[in-house]
Amino acid sequence: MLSKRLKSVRKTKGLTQEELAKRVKTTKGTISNYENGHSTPSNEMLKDLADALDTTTDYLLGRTNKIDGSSLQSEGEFNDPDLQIAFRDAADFSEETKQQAIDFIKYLKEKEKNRSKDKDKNF
Amino acid sequence: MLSKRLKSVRKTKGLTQEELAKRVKTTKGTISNYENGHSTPSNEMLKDLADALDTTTDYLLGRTNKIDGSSLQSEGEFNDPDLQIAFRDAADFSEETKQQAIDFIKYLKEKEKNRSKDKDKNF
DNA sequence: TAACTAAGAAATTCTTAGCCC
DNA sequence: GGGCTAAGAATTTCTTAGTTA
Repeated sequence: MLSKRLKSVRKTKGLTQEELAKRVKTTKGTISNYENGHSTPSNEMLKDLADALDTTTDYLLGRTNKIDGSSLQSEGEFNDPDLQIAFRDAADFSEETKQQAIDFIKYLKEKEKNRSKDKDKNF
Repeated sequence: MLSKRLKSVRKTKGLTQEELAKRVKTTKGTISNYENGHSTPSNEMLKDLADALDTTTDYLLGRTNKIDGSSLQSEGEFNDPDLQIAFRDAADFSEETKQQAIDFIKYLKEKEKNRSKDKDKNF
């Protein structure tokens, strides 16, 4: 899966194996090995490849069909802005107060757990 | 990077190393090795981990700060790992419980403010 | 119970070089 | 130029078992 995607993305970008190799600091032989399934890149190399080809590791690994990486890499998108603000504040707390916040969250977590346990007792 | 994220996501989901190990068909020792940086998962394992933990390989590898569609965080803004974990936990709370967390942090914030105001006083 | 680590076995990758088209 | 592959060296992972908290 990775081999096919790596090859197709590279070709889409109009790169040769050697050009890609230079970008990720390896040799064309290694890139060829990846593309023919004779070996697989390390995690670090996987990231480098995704960077060099402007895609995502999830795409290269076949976990998603989205090629473009820009959406995944966008940062700072939070579902719950209030929660985000609260925790940014908490990050500035003194250690003592921070611990109080953490403890309270733990307490809430336990409460949530028991709540869902009552809903479905499947084990 | 992967080690830290793997650990925090696993804890967020309330799993032990052994439980996670079973999900991805390996042993707890191997999971421990990942989390302590003694080894790194193969690409196949990386996918399995992302599946088991309901996140992305890009997140586990540190290419993005988005955990997934639902819960999220921004590493780097929070130096405190425990606070990070608490934040992720809170993101999964029900709306009602989430609000309690937010309110409590607001309360702590007020307390902190007064505390620094009263620095001179003894108590 | 949960997590960490040492050590050796086992498996994999990387490099080099040569080959083909 | 562009890409493919063999073989061995080099590196890494995985497993087991014992240890720690």
